[in-house]
Amino acid sequence: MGRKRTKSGKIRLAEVAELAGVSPITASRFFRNPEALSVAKRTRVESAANELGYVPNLAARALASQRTEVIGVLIPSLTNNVFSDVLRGIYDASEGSRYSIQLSNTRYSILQEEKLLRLFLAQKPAGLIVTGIDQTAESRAMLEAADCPIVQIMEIGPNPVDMMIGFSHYDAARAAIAHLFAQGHRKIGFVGARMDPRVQRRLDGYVSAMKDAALFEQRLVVTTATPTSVTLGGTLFTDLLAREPDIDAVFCANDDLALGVLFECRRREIAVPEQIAIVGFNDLEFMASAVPTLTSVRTNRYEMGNTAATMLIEAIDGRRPEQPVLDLGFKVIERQSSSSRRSDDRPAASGAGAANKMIALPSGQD
Amino acid sequence: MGRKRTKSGKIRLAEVAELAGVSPITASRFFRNPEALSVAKRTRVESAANELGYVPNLAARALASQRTEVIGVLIPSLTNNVFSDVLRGIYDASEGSRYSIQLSNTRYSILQEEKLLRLFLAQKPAGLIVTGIDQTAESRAMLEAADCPIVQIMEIGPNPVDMMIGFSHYDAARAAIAHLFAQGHRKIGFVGARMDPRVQRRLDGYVSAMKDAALFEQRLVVTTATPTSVTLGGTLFTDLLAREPDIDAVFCANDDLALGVLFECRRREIAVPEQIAIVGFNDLEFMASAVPTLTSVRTNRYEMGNTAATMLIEAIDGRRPEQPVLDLGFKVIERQSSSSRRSDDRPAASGAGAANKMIALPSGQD
DNA sequence: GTCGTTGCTGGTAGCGCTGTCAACGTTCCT
DNA sequence: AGGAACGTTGACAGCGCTACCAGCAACGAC
Repeated sequence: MGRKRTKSGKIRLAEVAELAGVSPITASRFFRNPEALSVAKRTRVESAANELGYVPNLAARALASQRTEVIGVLIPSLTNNVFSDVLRGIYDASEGSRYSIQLSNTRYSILQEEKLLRLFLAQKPAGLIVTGIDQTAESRAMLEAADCPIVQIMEIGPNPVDMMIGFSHYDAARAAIAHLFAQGHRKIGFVGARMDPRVQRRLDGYVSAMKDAALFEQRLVVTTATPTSVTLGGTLFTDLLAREPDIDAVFCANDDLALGVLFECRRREIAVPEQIAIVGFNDLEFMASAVPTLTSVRTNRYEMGNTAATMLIEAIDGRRPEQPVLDLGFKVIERQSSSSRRSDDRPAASGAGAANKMIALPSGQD
Repeated sequence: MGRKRTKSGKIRLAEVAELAGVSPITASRFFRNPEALSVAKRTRVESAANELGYVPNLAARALASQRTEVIGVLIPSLTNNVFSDVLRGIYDASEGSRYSIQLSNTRYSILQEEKLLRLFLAQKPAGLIVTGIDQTAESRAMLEAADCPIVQIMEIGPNPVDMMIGFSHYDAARAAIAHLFAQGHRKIGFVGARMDPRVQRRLDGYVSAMKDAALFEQRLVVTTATPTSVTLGGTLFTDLLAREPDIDAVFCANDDLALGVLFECRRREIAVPEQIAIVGFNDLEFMASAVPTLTSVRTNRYEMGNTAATMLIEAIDGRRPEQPVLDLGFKVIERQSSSSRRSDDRPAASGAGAANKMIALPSGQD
């Protein structure tokens, strides 16, 4: 006998078509391009599909159409708060669309990234989101040869592969240092961990700002390749103090480190900001709640992920954005930890960070 | 002409087979069950595949074999640190296996979970990881009808659908309260946010422990459905203090809240632990670094995700675990914030949490 | 009335892989 | 030596869907 009904009783497109009294191909069209159908058939297919509870077989669709409805996402860390915000933005944007997210963790290794990219590309994804601009030459070549839209996220730079959304970490760091200068600080240390390309560019921004003011000294910089943590912030700060006991401010490459520095100051009974000012990076939620509240550079992480995925889906559907490179900028959120004129009224008992003074800057101008 | 080579120049299994001098089906077997091949053919196919850079077409494989190599993961949050650790464990375990992870965010909604479950199941996943034990009746029925292995994670309870891995949040909370009792605390407040089922069970554990000691009062409990944050910890603690100014300890349903409480104490110049002790939950990294270091209940999140995925893959491959329900337990990590006999030597300047006293308990005994 | 043009529909032929089963050669047993 | 048992291999026929192109009706232009 032919294939009247599959053994598992699964509803196929053919069953839907039969019930609707149309050919399978017409039923197929209903799901891909309903406008191409006459209104009569459209409603017939729709009700037939609902009645039977039809669910399309994605594997068959992918095989027949030679493309998948998968968006590949390559990020360097699953643990880092920064990426969980970006991810949430991506997932939120993908919801409701017909695309699904395939996530992979490069663990900050561009070799691993290259390997994963090769895997992804082999499955002909509908689109790709990759982190940063520091791919291997091989990865770069694969990306350029890929026949799907691609968004690079987290930072902006020259020569986008396709689309790009992020901000200038260099400018953001310079803005943070400029803020510290404005508060009268001069001997400003830098504390950084992991030292991935983006942290490196924050360091570059710090160095250039310090050099501009003729204040740079290599001894002010303490970094490590170790992954970041709050505890590490304390450790690195301890190293920094041992080298340069008379610093008057610390710029931390991220907020975890900043929190660690704050705790270490407390442990050592160093007054913040009176003796040492602290500035973090990313503006995680807790920064506004710490005592003293901690200055940080706010980055639009959720928006970055969300916009990247939205742009990508638009591009996949043939509507390329007018503006392929998007600078989401940053804001220096000035709080107590770096305020020279500390408010004389005691901090309110709750509702920390009552009135954050903001220094907003689109990257590219500082 | 036949199909000598596909237009895109893609390498198909047929090409590999041709180069290796075997039939396509033999080449296919090489990738699925190499042991079934003679050593000679095995090496021939292997080198042919390498030479051509063959990458299998997953869609075709899924269509022909009627099953996918996708593991569906349903978690309630992408942002919560707790889940990022679990996720990392899952992704790490999936790497190297031939299964890929398909992640979806239920946003703490069991209705959303039901919807996503329906979507997943329609694609015949190889396995499923779901969070918790509080599915809708409909979800439960779907899970039980699913013909793939399933692991419930994050907690353990009666009637597993299939496999289960987690710990007793109820027992963990009781252990935390027992610890506070042992330190001489009596008037212990509870602060909780989001109040998802697991937080609710921590509250239940707290209530039962307090009732056992005839110390329970409803006024000691402050909760909200709002998602958790450090700032919220301060707010809820403020509410608690307003109601019960003479509490001597706070048990926080998670570490973010605990940090918020700590900051609020600092703002109010309440000495921790002398005036008020603080205990958190999950033992995130920063707890050991805070000043004072913060007591917490350590949970094995990475291990939970990692073991769940490992067990699942084993089960998919036909090797069901001898023990389908796994209790990963917890440990009360006693630190300064709840220590009645505070160490008289000043805390070391760095390396916080030098010697954490641990109270380890497999859940189920307290 | 005839001829294009447009809009909608259907037939045919796979997409690349694997399940099933038959067939082959080899080894081992009696 | 004969036969069973095993290990290995290949032919065939789809999996459920869609690309491609042909066909057909309806309509307007001349």
